Amino acid sequence: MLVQAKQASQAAAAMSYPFRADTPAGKQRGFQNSLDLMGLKLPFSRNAEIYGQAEPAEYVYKILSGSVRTYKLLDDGRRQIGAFYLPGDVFGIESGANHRFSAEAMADTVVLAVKRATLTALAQTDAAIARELWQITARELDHVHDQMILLGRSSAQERVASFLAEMSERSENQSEFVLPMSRQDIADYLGLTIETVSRTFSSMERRALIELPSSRKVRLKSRAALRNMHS
Amino acid sequence: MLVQAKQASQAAAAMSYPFRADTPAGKQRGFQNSLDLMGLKLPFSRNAEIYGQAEPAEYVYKILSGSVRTYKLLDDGRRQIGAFYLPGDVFGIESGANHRFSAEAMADTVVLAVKRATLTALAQTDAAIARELWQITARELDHVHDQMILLGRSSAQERVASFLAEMSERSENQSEFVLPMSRQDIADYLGLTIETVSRTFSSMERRALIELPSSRKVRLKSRAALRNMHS
DNA sequence: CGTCATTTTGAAGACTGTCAACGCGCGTGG
DNA sequence: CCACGCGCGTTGACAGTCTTCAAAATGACG
Repeated sequence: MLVQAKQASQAAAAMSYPFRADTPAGKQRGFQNSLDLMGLKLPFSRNAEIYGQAEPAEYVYKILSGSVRTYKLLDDGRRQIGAFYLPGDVFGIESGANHRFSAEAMADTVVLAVKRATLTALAQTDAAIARELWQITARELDHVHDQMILLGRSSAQERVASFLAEMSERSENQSEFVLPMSRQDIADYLGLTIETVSRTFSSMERRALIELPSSRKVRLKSRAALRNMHS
Repeated sequence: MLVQAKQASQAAAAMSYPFRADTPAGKQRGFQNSLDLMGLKLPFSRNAEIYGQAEPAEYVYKILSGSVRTYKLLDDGRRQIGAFYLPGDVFGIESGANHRFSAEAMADTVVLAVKRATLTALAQTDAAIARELWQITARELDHVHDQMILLGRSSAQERVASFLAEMSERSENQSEFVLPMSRQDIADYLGLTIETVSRTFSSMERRALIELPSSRKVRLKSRAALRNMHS
């Protein structure tokens, strides 16, 4: 069941992170132009559920401010995060009837929610919309494909380096940015434990690859060196 | 560059494995019906490259007989297999210009190759085709999403159990089937080493979960027990 | 200034990887 | 027809990376 009703009435002091909307995962301006006006603005507070795994996929979402994680849970509590979404990113698109992941706000977040039925109806007559829907799914697929090498064939160092590179590319200031997610989120994204993530950050700081003015703020001292650490 | 020309002239004694076409990844009958006639039959011999990573995606393929693996390589030789494709499955669809994986025949294989341009042109006017293309990509995404938990959060036992369950579901005889891929392929699919895969198979056989009449032939003795081992 | 969540650090252990040798099946050639 | 060679798979011993369990440190907030 959607939790929006509960959230919609909350006054959310949406906290926005300085990430660009035109990131690889966020280049959906055509989509934006044609559909922004149809959406419903919904606020979610930190850690609120936007939708749950296996729920009917009624809406497609676009982040206006804040950030979102999608994830799957195993019975014993193990969690795999599928992706992090930042302002401008679209998420929640499914071609099947139900969501395959759960989605939660990582910070107070405002999303634009568009009825899925509206989109599929439009796609019936407008090939551009149809292509747009396909493109968004294909972009997700590309990203997840990259993530597969990370999860299947990379060391902890490589995973963290790759993660930092990704966040760097998605942020306005490529060499200094604030992470919207916790260490636990990063660990569950990279298939590591929180301790290993923390140790790897510390190790990189000792080797002067990065600086950590605070646990959430990262300064990259050598982006070239970072890049050499993954793939 | 496509290697088809080289392959097309080969007389390929296409070896077909007893897998159903209507597997989760292969339910593309609408697609089949509308497009089968447009395709070009191409034979590839065992281990032949069908296309390479980063090559322009000129064709979309459908397997008539045989089997195919797609994969990415790292500079140092590490390999991650993205998927295995069996008769009836469609692969090679990209929304971008280039392939993101390489594709190789695992056995002598015959595919139906359809010009990508033809499809996208059709999709311009036919919403059903457009939806079909989207669906195929979305199904791939679903599969890869499941693979993420496997690679990020599962033990070797769980990975192999999950793999066997998947192959079982895709085969005609759910409790006895022939694997079209080598141990190395399985390892690179599951993010393990060949030794760990082999040891896990042996361990499962000792515990009477499976029988291995030959290294490629698997007989599941307790599908329920297998299912309990993953997720 | 105290409390609680989060992060970091430490020590020990487990699982998987690495390196190495052996076995098996099969095709080729003597 | 049998021996040999080769690719592939299995098994063993050991090592290493990451996890687990535990405790201390840091930081946000009332």
